[in-house]
Amino acid sequence: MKKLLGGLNEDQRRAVETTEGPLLVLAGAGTGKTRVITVRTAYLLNAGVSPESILLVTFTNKAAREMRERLKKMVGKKKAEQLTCGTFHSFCIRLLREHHEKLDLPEAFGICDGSDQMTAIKGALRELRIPEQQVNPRAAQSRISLYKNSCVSPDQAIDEAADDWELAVAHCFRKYEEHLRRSRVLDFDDFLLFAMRLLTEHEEVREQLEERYKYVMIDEYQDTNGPQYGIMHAIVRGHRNLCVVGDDDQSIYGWRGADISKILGFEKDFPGADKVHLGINYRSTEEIIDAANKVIRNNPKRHEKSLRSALGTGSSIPILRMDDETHEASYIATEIEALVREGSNRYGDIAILVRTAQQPRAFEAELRGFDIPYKLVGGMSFFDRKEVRDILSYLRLIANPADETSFLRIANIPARGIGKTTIDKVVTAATETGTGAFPTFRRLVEDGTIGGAAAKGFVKLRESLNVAHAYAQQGDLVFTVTELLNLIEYRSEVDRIYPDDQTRELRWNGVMEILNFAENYQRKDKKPTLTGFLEALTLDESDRKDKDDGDNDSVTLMTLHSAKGLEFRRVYLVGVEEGIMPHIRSATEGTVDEERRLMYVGVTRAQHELSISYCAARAKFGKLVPCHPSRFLFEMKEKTPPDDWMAAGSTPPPPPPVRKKAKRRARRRRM
DNA sequence: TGTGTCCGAGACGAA
DNA sequence: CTCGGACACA
Repeated sequence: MKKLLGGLNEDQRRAVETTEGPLLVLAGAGTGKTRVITVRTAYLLNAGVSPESILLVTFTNKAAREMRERLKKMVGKKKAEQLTCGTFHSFCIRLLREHHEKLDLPEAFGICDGSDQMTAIKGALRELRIPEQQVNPRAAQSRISLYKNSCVSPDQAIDEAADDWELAVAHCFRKYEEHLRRSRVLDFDDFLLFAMRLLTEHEEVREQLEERYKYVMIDEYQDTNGPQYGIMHAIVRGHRNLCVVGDDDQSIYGWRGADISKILGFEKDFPGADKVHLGINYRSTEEIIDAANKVIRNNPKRHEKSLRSALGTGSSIPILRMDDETHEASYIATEIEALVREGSNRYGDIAILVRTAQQPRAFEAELRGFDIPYKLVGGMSFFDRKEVRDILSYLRLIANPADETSFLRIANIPARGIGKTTIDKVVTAATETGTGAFPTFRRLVEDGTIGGAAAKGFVKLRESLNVAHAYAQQGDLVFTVTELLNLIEYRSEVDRIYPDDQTRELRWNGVMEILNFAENYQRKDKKPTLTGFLEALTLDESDRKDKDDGDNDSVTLMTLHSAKGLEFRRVYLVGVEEGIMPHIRSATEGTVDEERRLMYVGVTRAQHELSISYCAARAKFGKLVPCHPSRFLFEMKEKTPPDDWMAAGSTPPPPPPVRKKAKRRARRRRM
């Protein structure tokens, strides 16, 4: 026990030792949050709590894995493997698979991922004859998700629609839901909603969980949304042994329904809760912490607190004005090249953090130009690649014959002469009769409405997939995938579509990569199933990342959102301009505070050196337009922006808030 | 029906 | 500029 607590500061220790009753741990960036959670878990175990009684909820699967690894070292493999540790989503899925019959769900329900959602929404809009320029599918998707997370039903949404746009989206919502249910799939929001329903409608299940999980811990509590809160609350409301850990200043998922008021109001939700504030930052120099504090204190609604650095002074933070994004990228690439050449940094020490998904473009070009190894985190996922989605759609259809999105997608893959017209006929007929797309397809072929050998052949192919299903049942996934590839002659399809040798190989590699995943999964999982395999791929972003993730020495290029929780010796925070950070949309949506938190997250990723830059102009839609330094930079320097700062015509932004500094203090103290 | 070209809209984040 | 959709053609 002694040993466990050794090395913890007073606050950390208090958080670990407060095991009974509700506890709020406010853990600023870099204050040893993960350490506290793992030690607290180990502490509970050492005190005799059974590992089965502990529920540990993390924000990502990666975090869950790492947590478990750490615990293995502290309490042994056995115990670490017995505790329940995962994201809300994976926890809920497990629950739903176990209790599927209570909710009238098939056991092997499929998962509708983001891109399937988009397909489904576009389909719904088309059925409703709503042109996409009237309702942007993307906007519809996010609104629908918002409805779902606030437990608004389609009918309610229709009733309460305030204008035409909302009405259109609400109808789209209804169609979308019908589509999901018909396809027997759940989207990400559904996991939570169905789990919530399970707990409300089946008291015995709720009691069973409450009985089992006597100690519950939630990490990244600031990112918890309504349904997640409901689920958690249902489990702990009896014993109230709940420990939530988070930082309201790092709440950056409001757009995804995360509800920052939950962490702000924790003490109201759980009267008598203990509160521990971890305020000592072990990650960054004083300059960096100081900058972070100065920015974040401009947010009105937050737990009052500020960070102190345990590291002492370091170097000052340059704020650099660049001509445009190309200049910014080449400047930074040059600097990185020099730093590494002279030995002050390794590539792996360095991260370039961006706000938006298109910013990396310029950097990729320059980094490549300088032969600097880099890895781009986020961006187009492996699973957005056409060939990968093709195969996956087939696999989903094999696992879940009702999956309409997948069925419609593969109907003409490889191209077999089943075009838009045919599909439209099928969809219309299917909607009218309320039958599934494939039965409808078969019926239309049989009664001659759709003719042709192509259609007949496809019916046959579709039926032979049932055979594949049988293999899959036996758990031989590699065999299933291989057979599938043969059956649909996918290799020749790839050869046909990509005449260029290089792309062809690239594409085929994507296909082979799925085989690798399957092989891996099959080897690691005790009871491999196709459904489980697809679930693992869809749910766990980090599983898909190339294995080179860890140790190879390269510069990290990523968005601020994916940087949360990480740290780097040297960080370049780029494109810090009005309209980018804060993002243009935040003004109309009233989310500038969240943008500020994003800035705060970015600044606090840096351990020793932080360099901030903004551009005087930037190419937008192929045209160069002037930009202005972000208000956050003024806040950081405690200056007021000049009156003409954003004035329309004042082309090149007025004063760079400040330039590099000359007075450099003893760089010694930071070890 | 598949393929190619033109056109207009766009623009953040991800389990 | 860069994508996806619409449209025209073979």
